Amino acid sequence: MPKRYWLMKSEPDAYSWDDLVAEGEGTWDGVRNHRAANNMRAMQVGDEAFFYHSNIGKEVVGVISISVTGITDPSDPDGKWAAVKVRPVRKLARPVTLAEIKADPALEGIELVRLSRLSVAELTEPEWKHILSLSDG
DNA sequence: GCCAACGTTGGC
DNA sequence: GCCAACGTTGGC
Repeated sequence: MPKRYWLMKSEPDAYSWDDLVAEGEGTWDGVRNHRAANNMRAMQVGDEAFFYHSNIGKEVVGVISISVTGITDPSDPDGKWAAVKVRPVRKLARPVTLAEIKADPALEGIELVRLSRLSVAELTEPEWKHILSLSDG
């Protein structure tokens, strides 16, 4: 299974990049959308994801890697929803804003924009590399 | 099984 | 603060 690429949203008020770095490893729980949950179920250990700050910032701030897959959401009393654990890899040299992503023809059709309410989205490899290039120059 | 009402998310 | 998109709920 080749590596896949994801984008995971969090409101920094609730859980920010700095919170994850402080923890070292974080459980990505509280997802209550089937499409987002299915994306988490499809994740493999070692897949990489962008950490995106929604609402405040509206920008991709860092790269994380999936460290544990296939766990049930500890915040779900019924134990039906999926969760994963993630670790920070590196902060981006420069955050990439939603406005930049929307304005870039190379990122037309990206799930982040097309399905704006999806909290766990998949990126194609070209989309992933393009966003990295926007940050790193 | 349809659809209106309502709640939530997230951008503006 | 508003609104669009989308999911869920409940009446019929």
